[in-house]
Amino acid sequence: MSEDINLYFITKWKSQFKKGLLEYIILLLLRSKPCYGYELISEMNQFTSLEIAEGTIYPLLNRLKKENLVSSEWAEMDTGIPRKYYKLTETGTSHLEVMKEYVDSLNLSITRIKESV
Amino acid sequence: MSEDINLYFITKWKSQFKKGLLEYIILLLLRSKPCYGYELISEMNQFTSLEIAEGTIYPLLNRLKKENLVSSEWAEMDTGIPRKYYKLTETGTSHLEVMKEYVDSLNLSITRIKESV
DNA sequence: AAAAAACACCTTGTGTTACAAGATACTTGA
DNA sequence: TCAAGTATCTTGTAACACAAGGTGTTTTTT
Repeated sequence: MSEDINLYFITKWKSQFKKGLLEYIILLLLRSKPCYGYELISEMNQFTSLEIAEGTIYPLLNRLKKENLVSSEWAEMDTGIPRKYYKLTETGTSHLEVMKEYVDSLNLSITRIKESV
Repeated sequence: MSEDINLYFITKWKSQFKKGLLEYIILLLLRSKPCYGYELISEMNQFTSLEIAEGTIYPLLNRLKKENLVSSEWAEMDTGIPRKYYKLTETGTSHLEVMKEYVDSLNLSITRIKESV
């Protein structure tokens, strides 16, 4: 309960912790419906305690697209700025399945460690 | 169920996924008892599906020490090579608590996303 | 007794990623 | 009119996991 928390350390750690995790969560979000980048940022804020910067999401989506896990399509809006919608490909779905198993098994391990104390 | 999994992608992702996570798990492991580096590697292999390289753990432990989350002490063995034992400090304990809350809340969020599909 | 494997520590260089900070451009509301 | 919101993108930086290398000791195998 001491209050000597090094916020700089925590901030740095949180940033590191997101690496890989964001990729997983984005794919999970896209499983339910196609989304555009800006939308994913607000979904993220709504569903999780995670914040994701714009400078993070757009390169991330490009990586996923280059790896063929998602596909994208421009959507002209009646009004407003055009949106680039991303959706999960079949490849993305099967990769997500592998990732899900990995995450689930890790969660089990961590639970076991926490209980072993 | 397709078998067109890009193992290179998965390997890369797993490596990224460990960032921050390893720090958390190491602190979790040290909560139960002091450990030396080489021991933590085998505990990791035993308790989790994670592999942690030597080139990862030693710099990691040094970072934790520099941040004052752990302290270290050389232990001369009756037989065998001297070991450097690490143990959680009070600062480490309170930081671990903050990290635990973050991880737990993220887990809840992910569960919610998975269920919302 | 010699060789190999395991124990136990460490460092350097590389690749990947999150993010701050910036840019662009359209739309809405004060 | 002018700020704030929507929506995209890029560049440069800091941090970390890991391969690959190193040192030296102890134990096991041949």
